[in-house]
Amino acid sequence: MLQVQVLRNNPELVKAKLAVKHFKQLELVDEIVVLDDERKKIQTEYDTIQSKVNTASKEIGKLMGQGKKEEAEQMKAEVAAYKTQVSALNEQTIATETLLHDKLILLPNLPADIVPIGKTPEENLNVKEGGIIPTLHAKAVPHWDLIKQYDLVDFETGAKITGSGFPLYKGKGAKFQRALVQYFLDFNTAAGYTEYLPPFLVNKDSAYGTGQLPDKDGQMYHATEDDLYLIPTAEVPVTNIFRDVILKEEELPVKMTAYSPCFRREAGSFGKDVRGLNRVHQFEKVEIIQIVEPEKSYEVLDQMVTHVEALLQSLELPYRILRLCGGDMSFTSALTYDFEVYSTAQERWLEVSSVSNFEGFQTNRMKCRSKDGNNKTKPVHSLNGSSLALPRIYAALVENNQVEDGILLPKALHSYFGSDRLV
RNA sequence: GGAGAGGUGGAUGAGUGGCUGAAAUCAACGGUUUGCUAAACCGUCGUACGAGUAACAUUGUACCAAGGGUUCGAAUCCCUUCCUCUCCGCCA
Repeated sequence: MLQVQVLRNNPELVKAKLAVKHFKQLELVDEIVVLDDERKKIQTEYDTIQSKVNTASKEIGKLMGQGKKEEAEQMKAEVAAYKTQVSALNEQTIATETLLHDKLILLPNLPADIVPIGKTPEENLNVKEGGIIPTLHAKAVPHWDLIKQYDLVDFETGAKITGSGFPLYKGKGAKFQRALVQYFLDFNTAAGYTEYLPPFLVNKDSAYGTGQLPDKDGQMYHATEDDLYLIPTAEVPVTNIFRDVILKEEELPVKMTAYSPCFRREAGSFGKDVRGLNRVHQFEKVEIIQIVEPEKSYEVLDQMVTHVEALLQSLELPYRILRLCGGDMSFTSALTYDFEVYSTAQERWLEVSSVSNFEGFQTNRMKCRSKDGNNKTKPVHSLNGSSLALPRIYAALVENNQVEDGILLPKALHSYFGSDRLV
Protein backbone atom coordinates (compact mmCIF):
# COMPACT_ATOMS: atom_id res chain seq x y z
CA MET A 1 0.00 0.00 0.00
CA LEU A 2 1.27 3.44 -0.87
CA GLN A 3 1.62 6.09 1.78
CA VAL A 4 -0.93 8.84 1.52
CA GLN A 5 1.89 11.30 2.06
CA VAL A 6 3.38 10.29 -1.30
CA LEU A 7 0.12 11.14 -3.03
CA ARG A 8 -0.18 14.42 -1.18
CA ASN A 9 3.33 15.50 -2.06
CA ASN A 10 3.03 15.11 -5.79
CA PRO A 11 -0.27 13.76 -7.08
CA GLU A 12 0.59 14.41 -10.72
CA LEU A 13 3.81 12.45 -10.53
CA VAL A 14 1.96 9.58 -8.87
CA LYS A 15 -0.59 9.56 -11.67
CA ALA A 16 2.14 9.55 -14.28
CA LYS A 17 3.79 6.58 -12.61
CA LEU A 18 0.53 4.72 -12.26
CA ALA A 19 -0.01 5.23 -15.97
CA VAL A 20 3.26 3.39 -16.63
CA LYS A 21 1.64 0.42 -14.95
CA HIS A 22 -1.43 0.90 -17.13
CA PHE A 23 -3.52 1.62 -14.11
CA LYS A 24 -6.76 3.20 -15.20
CA GLN A 25 -8.50 4.76 -12.20
CA LEU A 26 -6.20 7.74 -11.88
CA GLU A 27 -9.00 9.80 -10.34
CA LEU A 28 -8.49 7.76 -7.17
CA VAL A 29 -5.38 9.78 -6.41
CA ASP A 30 -7.27 13.05 -6.05
CA GLU A 31 -10.14 11.34 -4.27
CA ILE A 32 -7.76 9.92 -1.71
CA VAL A 33 -6.15 13.29 -1.02
CA VAL A 34 -9.58 14.86 -0.50
CA LEU A 35 -10.60 12.05 1.81
CA ASP A 36 -7.41 12.44 3.76
CA ASP A 37 -8.10 16.13 4.26
CA GLU A 38 -11.54 15.24 5.47
CA ARG A 39 -10.16 12.59 7.77
CA LYS A 40 -7.83 15.11 9.42
CA LYS A 41 -10.59 17.63 9.86
CA ILE A 42 -12.92 15.13 11.46
CA GLN A 43 -10.23 13.83 13.74
CA THR A 44 -9.38 17.30 14.97
CA GLU A 45 -13.02 17.92 15.81
CA TYR A 46 -13.36 14.56 17.46
CA ASP A 47 -10.22 15.04 19.52
CA THR A 48 -11.38 18.41 20.75
CA ILE A 49 -14.74 17.22 21.95
CA GLN A 50 -13.45 13.96 23.34
CA SER A 51 -10.91 15.98 25.27
CA LYS A 52 -13.70 17.96 26.89
CA VAL A 53 -15.51 14.77 27.78
CA ASN A 54 -12.38 13.31 29.32
CA THR A 55 -11.73 16.43 31.37
CA ALA A 56 -15.31 16.54 32.58
CA SER A 57 -15.27 12.86 33.47
CA LYS A 58 -12.22 13.34 35.65
CA GLU A 59 -13.93 16.28 37.29
CA ILE A 60 -16.94 14.14 38.03
CA GLY A 61 -14.71 11.58 39.63
CA LYS A 62 -13.29 14.21 41.96
CA LEU A 63 -16.68 15.60 42.86
CA MET A 64 -17.97 12.14 43.65
CA GLY A 65 -14.96 11.57 45.84
CA GLN A 66 -15.73 14.75 47.72
CA GLY A 67 -19.35 13.71 48.10
CA LYS A 68 -20.66 16.57 46.02
CA LYS A 69 -23.35 14.49 44.40
CA GLU A 70 -25.47 17.29 43.03
CA GLU A 71 -22.64 19.05 41.22
CA ALA A 72 -21.56 15.75 39.79
CA GLU A 73 -25.02 15.04 38.46
CA GLN A 74 -25.06 18.45 36.84
CA MET A 75 -21.81 17.74 35.06
CA LYS A 76 -23.06 14.41 33.89
CA ALA A 77 -25.88 16.20 32.15
CA GLU A 78 -23.36 18.48 30.47
CA VAL A 79 -21.26 15.59 29.25
CA ALA A 80 -24.36 13.86 27.95
CA ALA A 81 -24.81 16.76 25.58
CA TYR A 82 -21.44 16.00 23.98
CA LYS A 83 -22.18 12.35 23.61
CA THR A 84 -24.28 12.56 20.49
CA GLN A 85 -21.61 14.69 18.84
CA VAL A 86 -18.88 12.28 19.86
CA SER A 87 -20.63 9.25 18.53
CA ALA A 88 -21.56 11.02 15.31
CA LEU A 89 -17.99 12.11 14.77
CA ASN A 90 -16.75 8.68 15.63
CA GLU A 91 -18.95 7.15 12.98
CA GLN A 92 -17.75 9.70 10.47
CA THR A 93 -14.15 8.90 11.32
CA ILE A 94 -14.63 5.20 10.81
CA ALA A 95 -16.55 5.74 7.59
CA THR A 96 -13.93 8.10 6.18
CA GLU A 97 -11.00 5.96 7.21
CA THR A 98 -12.59 2.87 5.76
CA LEU A 99 -13.33 4.58 2.49
CA LEU A 100 -9.84 6.03 2.34
CA HIS A 101 -8.27 2.67 3.03
CA ASP A 102 -10.48 0.89 0.52
CA LYS A 103 -9.43 3.29 -2.18
CA LEU A 104 -5.79 3.28 -1.18
CA ILE A 105 -5.43 -0.49 -1.46
CA LEU A 106 -6.68 -0.33 -5.03
CA LEU A 107 -3.55 1.52 -6.07
CA PRO A 108 -0.67 -0.65 -7.26
CA ASN A 109 2.88 0.11 -6.29
CA LEU A 110 4.62 2.84 -8.26
CA PRO A 111 7.15 1.62 -10.81
CA ALA A 112 10.78 2.66 -10.44
CA ASP A 113 12.11 5.20 -12.90
CA ILE A 114 13.99 2.65 -14.97
CA VAL A 115 10.95 0.45 -15.58
CA PRO A 116 10.50 0.14 -19.35
CA ILE A 117 7.35 1.58 -20.88
CA GLY A 118 5.22 -1.16 -22.31
CA LYS A 119 2.20 -3.32 -21.89
CA THR A 120 2.99 -6.86 -23.01
CA PRO A 121 5.76 -9.36 -22.21
CA GLU A 122 7.27 -8.60 -25.63
CA GLU A 123 8.10 -5.14 -24.38
CA ASN A 124 10.20 -6.35 -21.46
CA LEU A 125 13.80 -5.25 -21.68
CA ASN A 126 16.35 -8.00 -22.22
CA VAL A 127 19.19 -6.88 -19.98
CA LYS A 128 21.46 -9.89 -20.14
CA GLU A 129 21.90 -13.33 -21.62
CA GLY A 130 24.23 -16.02 -20.45
CA GLY A 131 25.07 -19.67 -20.80
CA ILE A 132 25.21 -21.72 -23.95
CA ILE A 133 22.25 -23.21 -25.72
CA PRO A 134 23.22 -26.84 -26.29
CA THR A 135 22.85 -28.72 -29.52
CA LEU A 136 20.68 -31.74 -28.88
CA HIS A 137 20.89 -35.07 -30.58
CA ALA A 138 18.58 -35.77 -33.51
CA LYS A 139 15.94 -37.65 -31.53
CA ALA A 140 15.70 -35.16 -28.68
CA VAL A 141 12.20 -34.66 -27.25
CA PRO A 142 10.48 -32.25 -24.86
CA HIS A 143 10.51 -32.98 -21.14
CA TRP A 144 6.97 -34.32 -21.06
CA ASP A 145 8.11 -37.18 -23.25
CA LEU A 146 11.33 -37.71 -21.33
CA ILE A 147 9.70 -37.90 -17.92
CA LYS A 148 7.24 -40.42 -19.27
CA GLN A 149 9.91 -42.45 -21.05
CA TYR A 150 12.03 -42.67 -17.89
CA ASP A 151 9.08 -42.78 -15.49
CA LEU A 152 10.10 -39.69 -13.53
CA VAL A 153 6.78 -37.90 -13.24
CA ASP A 154 3.32 -39.41 -13.53
CA PHE A 155 0.73 -36.80 -14.43
CA GLU A 156 -2.08 -39.26 -15.00
CA THR A 157 -1.92 -40.68 -11.51
CA GLY A 158 -1.50 -37.20 -10.05
CA ALA A 159 -4.70 -36.27 -11.86
CA LYS A 160 -6.40 -39.35 -10.48
CA ILE A 161 -5.37 -38.57 -6.94
CA THR A 162 -6.11 -34.86 -7.06
CA GLY A 163 -6.71 -33.34 -10.47
CA SER A 164 -4.80 -32.08 -13.46
CA GLY A 165 -1.79 -29.98 -12.66
CA PHE A 166 -0.79 -31.98 -9.61
CA PRO A 167 2.25 -33.95 -10.69
CA LEU A 168 3.28 -37.16 -8.99
CA TYR A 169 7.06 -37.44 -8.91
CA LYS A 170 8.42 -40.94 -8.75
CA GLY A 171 11.67 -42.77 -8.11
CA LYS A 172 14.64 -40.87 -9.46
CA GLY A 173 12.24 -38.15 -10.53
CA ALA A 174 11.27 -37.58 -6.91
CA LYS A 175 14.81 -37.80 -5.66
CA PHE A 176 15.91 -35.28 -8.26
CA GLN A 177 13.33 -32.86 -6.94
CA ARG A 178 14.64 -33.32 -3.43
CA ALA A 179 18.24 -32.88 -4.58
CA LEU A 180 17.39 -29.60 -6.26
CA VAL A 181 15.66 -28.22 -3.17
CA GLN A 182 18.61 -29.20 -1.02
CA TYR A 183 21.10 -27.65 -3.42
CA PHE A 184 19.19 -24.38 -3.72
CA LEU A 185 18.81 -24.01 0.03
CA ASP A 186 22.49 -24.69 0.60
CA PHE A 187 23.41 -22.20 -2.09
CA ASN A 188 21.26 -19.55 -0.41
CA THR A 189 22.36 -20.17 3.15
CA ALA A 190 25.97 -20.05 1.98
CA ALA A 191 25.24 -16.49 0.87
CA GLY A 192 24.03 -15.54 4.32
CA TYR A 193 20.32 -16.26 4.09
CA THR A 194 18.74 -17.84 7.14
CA GLU A 195 16.69 -20.90 6.35
CA TYR A 196 13.04 -21.08 7.39
CA LEU A 197 10.41 -23.75 6.95
CA PRO A 198 7.13 -21.87 7.19
CA PRO A 199 3.50 -22.91 7.53
CA PHE A 200 1.98 -23.73 4.17
CA LEU A 201 -1.39 -22.26 5.03
CA VAL A 202 -1.84 -18.65 6.04
CA ASN A 203 -4.63 -16.55 7.48
CA LYS A 204 -6.27 -13.54 5.88
CA ASP A 205 -4.03 -11.02 7.62
CA SER A 206 -0.94 -12.61 6.14
CA ALA A 207 -2.41 -12.90 2.65
CA TYR A 208 -3.33 -9.27 2.93
CA GLY A 209 0.07 -8.26 4.29
CA THR A 210 2.02 -9.29 1.23
CA GLY A 211 -0.66 -8.08 -1.15
CA GLN A 212 -2.24 -11.34 -2.34
CA LEU A 213 -5.49 -10.06 -0.90
CA PRO A 214 -7.55 -8.38 -2.12
CA ASP A 215 -5.80 -8.32 -5.47
CA LYS A 216 -5.40 -12.03 -6.19
CA ASP A 217 -8.20 -13.59 -4.21
CA GLY A 218 -9.23 -16.04 -6.90
CA GLN A 219 -5.73 -17.31 -7.52
CA MET A 220 -5.25 -18.89 -4.12
CA TYR A 221 -6.77 -22.10 -2.83
CA HIS A 222 -8.98 -21.25 0.09
CA ALA A 223 -9.74 -23.66 2.93
CA THR A 224 -13.07 -22.11 3.82
CA GLU A 225 -13.83 -24.21 6.87
CA ASP A 226 -10.93 -22.57 8.68
CA ASP A 227 -10.65 -19.50 6.48
CA LEU A 228 -7.03 -20.24 5.58
CA TYR A 229 -5.27 -19.92 2.26
CA LEU A 230 -2.78 -22.36 0.76
CA ILE A 231 0.31 -20.34 0.08
CA PRO A 232 1.04 -19.40 -3.54
CA THR A 233 4.67 -18.78 -2.54
CA ALA A 234 6.82 -18.90 0.59
CA GLU A 235 7.02 -15.13 0.30
CA VAL A 236 3.67 -14.89 2.06
CA PRO A 237 4.41 -16.67 5.36
CA VAL A 238 8.05 -15.66 5.49
CA THR A 239 7.59 -11.95 4.82
CA ASN A 240 4.76 -11.90 7.35
CA ILE A 241 7.16 -12.97 10.07
CA PHE A 242 7.78 -9.25 10.32
CA ARG A 243 4.20 -8.05 10.23
CA ASP A 244 3.67 -5.54 13.06
CA VAL A 245 7.33 -5.72 13.97
CA ILE A 246 9.70 -2.85 14.64
CA LEU A 247 13.19 -4.01 13.81
CA LYS A 248 16.30 -2.60 15.39
CA GLU A 249 18.58 -0.96 12.90
CA GLU A 250 21.36 -3.43 13.61
CA GLU A 251 19.04 -6.32 12.73
CA LEU A 252 18.99 -5.14 9.14
CA PRO A 253 19.35 -6.49 6.57
CA VAL A 254 17.10 -9.46 7.30
CA LYS A 255 17.97 -12.24 4.84
CA MET A 256 15.75 -15.28 4.71
CA THR A 257 15.34 -18.28 2.48
CA ALA A 258 12.61 -20.89 2.54
CA TYR A 259 11.52 -23.94 0.66
CA SER A 260 7.82 -24.51 0.24
CA PRO A 261 5.33 -26.08 -2.06
CA CYS A 262 3.30 -23.44 -3.86
CA PHE A 263 -0.35 -23.73 -4.71
CA ARG A 264 -1.89 -21.75 -7.54
CA ARG A 265 -5.27 -22.07 -9.13
CA GLU A 266 -4.14 -20.29 -12.30
CA ALA A 267 -7.36 -20.79 -14.24
CA GLY A 268 -7.49 -19.84 -17.89
CA SER A 269 -4.33 -21.10 -19.58
CA PHE A 270 -4.17 -23.77 -22.24
CA GLY A 271 -2.02 -25.47 -24.87
CA LYS A 272 1.75 -25.65 -24.73
CA ASP A 273 1.83 -23.21 -21.83
CA VAL A 274 0.46 -25.83 -19.51
CA ARG A 275 2.01 -28.88 -21.12
CA GLY A 276 4.08 -31.06 -18.82
CA LEU A 277 5.75 -29.15 -16.02
CA ASN A 278 5.37 -25.75 -17.66
CA ARG A 279 2.50 -24.72 -15.47
CA VAL A 280 1.04 -26.73 -12.62
CA HIS A 281 -1.20 -26.12 -9.63
CA GLN A 282 1.29 -27.40 -7.10
CA PHE A 283 5.00 -26.92 -7.43
CA GLU A 284 8.10 -26.58 -5.29
CA LYS A 285 10.04 -23.42 -4.90
CA VAL A 286 12.88 -22.00 -2.86
CA GLU A 287 12.50 -18.34 -2.15
CA ILE A 288 14.87 -15.62 -0.95
CA ILE A 289 13.54 -12.62 0.94
CA GLN A 290 15.21 -9.54 2.33
CA ILE A 291 14.09 -6.64 4.49
CA VAL A 292 16.50 -3.74 4.20
CA GLU A 293 17.02 -0.05 4.75
CA PRO A 294 15.28 2.00 2.06
CA GLU A 295 18.47 3.61 0.80
CA LYS A 296 19.95 0.21 0.08
CA SER A 297 17.07 -1.61 -1.52
CA TYR A 298 18.11 -1.14 -5.14
CA GLU A 299 21.66 -2.15 -4.41
CA VAL A 300 20.27 -5.24 -2.68
CA LEU A 301 18.03 -5.95 -5.64
CA ASP A 302 21.10 -6.07 -7.85
CA GLN A 303 22.80 -8.38 -5.37
CA MET A 304 19.84 -10.71 -5.42
CA VAL A 305 19.80 -10.71 -9.21
CA THR A 306 23.50 -11.58 -9.24
CA HIS A 307 22.86 -14.31 -6.69
CA VAL A 308 20.15 -15.96 -8.76
CA GLU A 309 22.27 -15.57 -11.87
CA ALA A 310 25.14 -17.38 -10.19
CA LEU A 311 22.81 -20.19 -9.23
CA LEU A 312 21.63 -20.58 -12.81
CA GLN A 313 25.20 -20.48 -14.06
CA SER A 314 26.10 -23.25 -11.66
CA LEU A 315 23.34 -25.32 -13.22
CA GLU A 316 24.88 -24.63 -16.64
CA LEU A 317 21.59 -23.50 -18.09
CA PRO A 318 21.24 -20.88 -20.83
CA TYR A 319 19.38 -17.96 -19.36
CA ARG A 320 18.35 -14.41 -19.93
CA ILE A 321 17.38 -11.63 -17.55
CA LEU A 322 14.47 -9.36 -18.34
CA ARG A 323 13.52 -6.09 -16.76
CA LEU A 324 9.75 -6.18 -16.78
CA CYS A 325 7.84 -3.38 -18.42
CA GLY A 326 5.11 -1.48 -16.60
CA GLY A 327 2.30 -3.57 -18.00
CA ASP A 328 3.86 -6.93 -17.13
CA MET A 329 4.82 -6.17 -13.52
CA SER A 330 2.95 -7.38 -10.51
CA PHE A 331 0.61 -5.17 -8.52
CA THR A 332 3.00 -4.91 -5.59
CA SER A 333 6.35 -4.50 -7.34
CA ALA A 334 8.37 -1.37 -8.02
CA LEU A 335 10.98 -3.11 -10.14
CA THR A 336 11.13 -6.71 -11.27
CA TYR A 337 13.69 -8.82 -13.07
CA ASP A 338 12.50 -12.10 -14.53
CA PHE A 339 14.88 -14.94 -15.20
CA GLU A 340 14.13 -17.29 -18.05
CA VAL A 341 15.98 -20.43 -19.03
CA TYR A 342 16.02 -21.82 -22.52
CA SER A 343 14.21 -25.04 -22.95
CA THR A 344 16.00 -26.43 -25.95
CA ALA A 345 13.59 -29.17 -26.92
CA GLN A 346 10.56 -26.90 -26.63
CA GLU A 347 12.54 -24.12 -28.26
CA ARG A 348 11.19 -21.50 -25.90
CA TRP A 349 12.14 -19.52 -22.83
CA LEU A 350 10.66 -20.53 -19.48
CA GLU A 351 10.34 -18.19 -16.53
CA VAL A 352 12.11 -19.68 -13.52
CA SER A 353 12.58 -16.74 -11.22
CA SER A 354 11.22 -13.31 -10.55
CA VAL A 355 13.19 -10.95 -8.36
CA SER A 356 11.44 -7.82 -7.15
CA ASN A 357 11.88 -4.77 -5.03
CA PHE A 358 8.61 -3.85 -3.33
CA GLU A 359 10.08 -0.78 -1.70
CA GLY A 360 7.70 0.13 1.14
CA PHE A 361 4.59 -1.30 -0.46
CA GLN A 362 4.46 -4.51 1.58
CA THR A 363 6.16 -3.21 4.69
CA ASN A 364 3.84 -0.24 4.90
CA ARG A 365 0.87 -2.53 4.65
CA MET A 366 2.36 -4.91 7.19
CA LYS A 367 3.44 -2.15 9.55
CA CYS A 368 7.02 -3.35 9.53
CA ARG A 369 9.48 -0.61 10.40
CA SER A 370 12.87 -0.11 11.95
CA LYS A 371 14.10 2.01 14.77
CA ASP A 372 17.38 3.87 14.64
CA GLY A 373 19.76 4.90 17.41
CA ASN A 374 17.71 8.01 18.12
CA ASN A 375 14.58 5.97 18.69
CA LYS A 376 13.09 7.26 15.46
CA THR A 377 10.98 4.79 13.54
CA LYS A 378 11.92 4.53 9.90
CA PRO A 379 10.39 2.67 6.98
CA VAL A 380 12.04 -0.44 5.59
CA HIS A 381 11.87 -2.04 2.16
CA SER A 382 11.16 -5.63 1.28
CA LEU A 383 12.43 -7.67 -1.64
CA ASN A 384 12.10 -11.22 -2.77
CA GLY A 385 12.97 -13.59 -5.52
CA SER A 386 12.73 -17.21 -6.50
CA SER A 387 15.92 -19.10 -6.04
CA LEU A 388 14.56 -21.10 -7.73
CA ALA A 389 11.19 -22.39 -8.92
CA LEU A 390 11.56 -26.09 -9.49
CA PRO A 391 9.37 -27.45 -12.28
CA ARG A 392 10.68 -25.41 -15.17
CA ILE A 393 14.26 -25.79 -13.99
CA TYR A 394 13.51 -29.48 -13.88
CA ALA A 395 12.11 -29.35 -17.40
CA ALA A 396 15.05 -27.39 -18.77
CA LEU A 397 17.65 -29.57 -17.07
CA VAL A 398 16.03 -32.73 -18.34
CA GLU A 399 15.67 -31.44 -21.87
CA ASN A 400 19.02 -29.72 -22.23
CA ASN A 401 21.01 -32.59 -20.78
CA GLN A 402 19.36 -35.45 -22.62
CA VAL A 403 21.59 -37.82 -24.51
CA GLU A 404 20.52 -40.76 -26.56
CA ASP A 405 20.71 -43.21 -23.69
CA GLY A 406 19.72 -41.09 -20.73
CA ILE A 407 19.92 -37.72 -19.00
CA LEU A 408 23.14 -36.19 -17.67
CA LEU A 409 23.45 -33.79 -14.75
CA PRO A 410 25.48 -30.60 -14.33
CA LYS A 411 28.49 -30.94 -12.04
CA ALA A 412 26.95 -28.91 -9.24
CA LEU A 413 24.28 -31.55 -8.76
CA HIS A 414 26.43 -34.67 -8.83
CA SER A 415 27.00 -34.81 -5.11
CA TYR A 416 23.43 -33.79 -4.31
CA PHE A 417 21.93 -36.46 -6.51
CA GLY A 418 24.66 -38.98 -5.85
CA SER A 419 25.41 -39.56 -9.52
CA ASP A 420 26.58 -37.76 -12.62
CA ARG A 421 23.47 -38.73 -14.50
CA LEU A 422 19.78 -38.65 -13.71
CA VAL A 423 19.10 -41.80 -15.76
C1' G B 1 -12.51 -32.39 20.63
C1' G B 2 -13.67 -31.98 26.46
C1' A B 3 -12.40 -29.43 31.34
C1' G B 4 -9.75 -25.61 33.74
C1' A B 5 -6.29 -21.25 33.93
C1' G B 6 -4.58 -17.22 31.43
C1' G B 7 -3.32 -13.16 27.41
C1' U B 8 -0.73 -5.96 30.41
C1' G B 9 5.04 -2.02 27.38
C1' G B 10 11.67 -5.44 24.66
C1' A B 11 11.31 -9.29 29.02
C1' U B 12 9.40 -10.59 33.98
C1' G B 13 5.19 -8.77 36.40
C1' A B 14 1.63 -5.32 39.67
C1' G B 15 -2.91 -3.40 38.80
C1' U B 16 -11.14 -5.47 40.02
C1' G B 17 -14.35 1.28 37.79
C1' G B 18 -11.82 7.66 38.25
C1' C B 19 -5.32 10.02 41.11
C1' U B 20 -2.98 4.29 35.43
C1' G B 21 -0.32 5.07 29.03
C1' A B 22 0.01 2.00 32.99
C1' A B 23 3.93 0.35 39.59
C1' A B 24 8.29 -2.44 40.33
C1' U B 25 12.35 -5.28 38.50
C1' C B 26 15.44 -6.67 34.41
C1' A B 27 17.26 -5.56 29.60
C1' A B 28 18.59 -1.39 26.39
C1' C B 29 20.40 3.68 25.69
C1' G B 30 22.86 8.45 27.63
C1' G B 31 25.79 10.30 31.72
C1' U B 32 28.68 10.46 36.55
C1' U B 33 32.23 7.59 39.06
C1' U B 34 36.34 4.19 37.49
C1' G B 35 43.60 2.24 35.85
C1' C B 36 40.30 -1.48 32.79
C1' U B 37 36.03 -4.50 33.51
C1' A B 38 32.30 -4.93 36.99
C1' A B 39 29.45 -2.55 40.63
C1' A B 40 27.00 1.88 42.32
C1' C B 41 24.35 6.37 41.28
C1' C B 42 21.47 9.90 37.99
C1' G B 43 18.63 10.30 33.63
C1' U B 44 16.10 8.38 29.15
C1' C B 45 13.39 4.40 27.63
C1' G B 46 5.88 2.15 23.47
C1' U B 47 3.02 2.91 18.86
C1' A B 48 -0.35 5.34 15.53
C1' C B 49 -3.04 9.54 13.86
C1' G B 50 -3.77 14.88 14.57
C1' A B 51 -2.39 20.17 16.32
C1' G B 52 2.15 22.81 16.60
C1' U B 53 7.54 23.99 15.00
C1' A B 54 12.30 25.66 10.04
C1' A B 55 13.38 21.48 13.08
C1' C B 56 13.11 20.31 18.21
C1' A B 57 9.98 21.48 22.29
C1' U B 58 5.06 21.27 23.54
C1' U B 59 0.17 19.35 23.03
C1' G B 60 -4.80 16.39 21.77
C1' U B 61 -6.90 11.59 20.79
C1' A B 62 -6.65 6.32 20.50
C1' C B 63 -4.39 1.71 21.86
C1' C B 64 -3.30 -3.19 28.22
C1' A B 65 -4.79 -10.24 22.44
C1' A B 66 -8.94 -8.63 18.52
C1' G B 67 -13.91 -6.83 17.90
C1' G B 68 -18.43 -5.17 20.17
C1' G B 69 -21.26 -3.52 24.72
C1' U B 70 -22.40 -1.18 29.77
C1' U B 71 -20.87 3.70 32.16
C1' C B 72 -20.20 10.65 32.93
C1' G B 73 -15.62 7.56 33.20
C1' A B 74 -13.08 0.71 31.49
C1' A B 75 -6.59 -2.56 31.50
C1' U B 76 -10.39 -3.37 35.37
C1' C B 77 -17.56 -5.18 34.39
C1' C B 78 -20.48 -7.96 30.18
C1' C B 79 -20.62 -10.54 25.18
C1' U B 80 -18.12 -12.72 20.79
C1' U B 81 -13.70 -14.37 18.42
C1' C B 82 -8.52 -15.66 18.39
C1' C B 83 -4.26 -17.38 20.88
C1' U B 84 -1.23 -19.63 24.97
C1' C B 85 -0.64 -22.98 29.15
C1' U B 86 -2.25 -27.42 32.24
C1' C B 87 -5.07 -32.00 32.45
C1' C B 88 -7.98 -35.61 29.57
C1' G B 89 -9.11 -37.64 24.71
C1' C B 90 -7.32 -38.48 19.71
C1' C B 91 -3.10 -38.85 16.72
C1' A B 92 2.13 -38.66 12.72
